Amino acid sequence: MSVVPLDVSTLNPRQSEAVLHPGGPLMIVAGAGSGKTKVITTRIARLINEGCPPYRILAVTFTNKAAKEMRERIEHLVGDRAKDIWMGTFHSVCARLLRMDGAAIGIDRNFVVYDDGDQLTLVRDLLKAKGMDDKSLQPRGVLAEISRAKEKLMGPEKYSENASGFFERAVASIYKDYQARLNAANALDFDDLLFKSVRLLEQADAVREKLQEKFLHVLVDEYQDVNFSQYRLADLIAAKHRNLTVVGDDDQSIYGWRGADVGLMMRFSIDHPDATLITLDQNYRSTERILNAAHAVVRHNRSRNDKQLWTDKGAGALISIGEVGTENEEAIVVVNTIQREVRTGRRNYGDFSVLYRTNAQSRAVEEAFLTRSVPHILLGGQRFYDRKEIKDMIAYLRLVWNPLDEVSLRRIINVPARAIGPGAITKIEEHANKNAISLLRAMQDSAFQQEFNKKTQSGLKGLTALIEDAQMMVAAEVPVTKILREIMQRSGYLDELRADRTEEAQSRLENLQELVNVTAQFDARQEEDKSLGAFLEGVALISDIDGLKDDADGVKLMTLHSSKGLEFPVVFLLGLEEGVFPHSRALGSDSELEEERRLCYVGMTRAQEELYLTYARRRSQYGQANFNARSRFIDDIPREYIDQMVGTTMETPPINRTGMRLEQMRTGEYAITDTTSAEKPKPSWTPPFNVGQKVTHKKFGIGIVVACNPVKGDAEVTVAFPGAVGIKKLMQSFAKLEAV
DNA sequence: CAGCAATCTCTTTTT
DNA sequence: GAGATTGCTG
Repeated sequence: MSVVPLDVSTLNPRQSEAVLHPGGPLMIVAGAGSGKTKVITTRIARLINEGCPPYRILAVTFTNKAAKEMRERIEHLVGDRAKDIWMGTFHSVCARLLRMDGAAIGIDRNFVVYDDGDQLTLVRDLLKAKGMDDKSLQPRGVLAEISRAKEKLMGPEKYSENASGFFERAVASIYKDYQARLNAANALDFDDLLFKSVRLLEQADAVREKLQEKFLHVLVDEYQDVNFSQYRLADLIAAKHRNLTVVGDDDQSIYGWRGADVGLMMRFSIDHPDATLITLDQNYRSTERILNAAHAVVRHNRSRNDKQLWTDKGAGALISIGEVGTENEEAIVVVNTIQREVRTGRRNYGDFSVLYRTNAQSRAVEEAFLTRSVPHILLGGQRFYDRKEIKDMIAYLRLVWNPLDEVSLRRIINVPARAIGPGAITKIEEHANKNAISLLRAMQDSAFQQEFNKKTQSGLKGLTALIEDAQMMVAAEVPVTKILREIMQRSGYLDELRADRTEEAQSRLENLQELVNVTAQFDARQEEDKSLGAFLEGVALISDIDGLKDDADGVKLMTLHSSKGLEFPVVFLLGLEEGVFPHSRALGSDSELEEERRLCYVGMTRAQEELYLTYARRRSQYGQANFNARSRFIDDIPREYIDQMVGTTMETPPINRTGMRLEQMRTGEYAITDTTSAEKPKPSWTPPFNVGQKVTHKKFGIGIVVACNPVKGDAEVTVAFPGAVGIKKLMQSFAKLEAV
């Protein structure tokens, strides 16, 4: 394989400084579009060219897709040697470490990874079993708390010691049992992958020394989105050679809700006083106007080190802003704009992307795209592996691989229906507990099987025999596809779907066929490990952004979060409304509002040449009409950068957030043809409060109005209160809210 | 126990 | 508005 000689002449001085940095801790603050991937890949190539063996380099990225791209780019520079670099997400790297050396802290190498659906099922189960099915203990909330504890490297015991108050005590008790259930099931959740890896390095001296010796260079991308356990892990692995390179941008920190802590970026320089700091502030992606507008938005954040990017791309086009009536009109404006540009030959479909705050917003756009035949690629929303039928099949496979996996067993024990109902399950549980055996073992006990009625007996026998046969196939190293086919057939899953002649069943069958294609591809891989375990791990750690092909000629639809790291010639940013973006959940908290603002910055800086921002006066949320004021982010953009979008109305001067008048609902000079929804005349109704206004409630105190809606002669006011109270929907006649 | 209808609830973002 | 969950009937 021919190797291109390393060429640093195309790099700017700061970039080449980062590439050539000899060793020791290095922090690269890389603004949006500043060529950071180029810097990382060139740096790694340089290290390899200078004699560092590829397998002694560890590079951690945020998504598998980023890792794959990076590997390919390095391959161009150094050839096949790139294959041996340890490269992947924190989670995939950890899974690999734990399979390799986890035994040192008692982790079975065949562990399965529980995704958040599995986690949720488990927590729900525990809550029910403990009779704690209270409103105050929502499974999601409990799980988030456990996750936060794990991110801070707090095990159940440590958490329990520090727990105070009703909620924390309850969580402490669930956390303990939750972890016990994971252990019993030979399963790790996402957070465990990190947590246990840190424990492995801390507690197993031999393993730590081996790994610290092994990795000469450690590089971490997207460092602003690292949580404490990830921070600790990177530090531990790099402790010996101290060649730790971290790359991040504090303005693009958007995963605070997942435990990421930008503060750790500051801490890096404290923990590594000798660290070199390099800032990349030349942007190679966007025009001046886009850059300046994005900066104008993010500049409002108080906790932020100011950094203004510059570009030599020139001013570029104005930023288009459009006010529309509803989300359907919004979608139509997008379609019209795209089709006009494509028709005139100025753009291809692949040049466009449509970004939004929440997945639910994609629907209106997708519908419009479908009816108007706009080719598009939707990512996110329901992931392929989150579909019911896929999860069911994966559950079968996981159970076959790991017979202790209780969550999976419970999922499919009666799917398709085989006469094992709630009563039978309770009986099986009791038998399992009494004899200290797993649920599956209990079901296999033929003497015990006699205690059930005929139908249930044959159900039990059928399922256990199927699992046993499949296990033998695994032992015989039969390809995954064949095992999957056997299960789909013999479980009766296929027959049940085929008998159901609905469109839904049809689509489920197609999805299952797609799953078979996935396993077939897996079986055909050239790589080493083709075991069922390896397949299942890939499934657990994959995200759908990983599969995005950027060169496909279709409009890309995704959430703002998914768009991080990507770029597009033209970007539409939808739903710039208070309560949508910024999201209603963020309105009550300054730090969350700052994160929303950064998210807006991320979205805007995805655009290379053109940026469109839209907001709707009326939007259906939770199947109900809401009148949201337009987003504060729009008002942060200097007027001289703004152009009104063709085909929309826009109030001039801008309506302020406190004034929202229904008479603004005129269609404007450009008629918008909305074929999807017939516009109904609006009731003449004046909301008692304006969105964003502060109000006080007798019991809850001061809160911020998120939305007002008419409800037959009364007003339903949604208010965000700080702290544990959260979002409340209140009837004005009853709650007697008062403006502050 | 299975199947269906009514009811309820929750929707931020994802490895 | 969709999904999951609960409740009722066969």
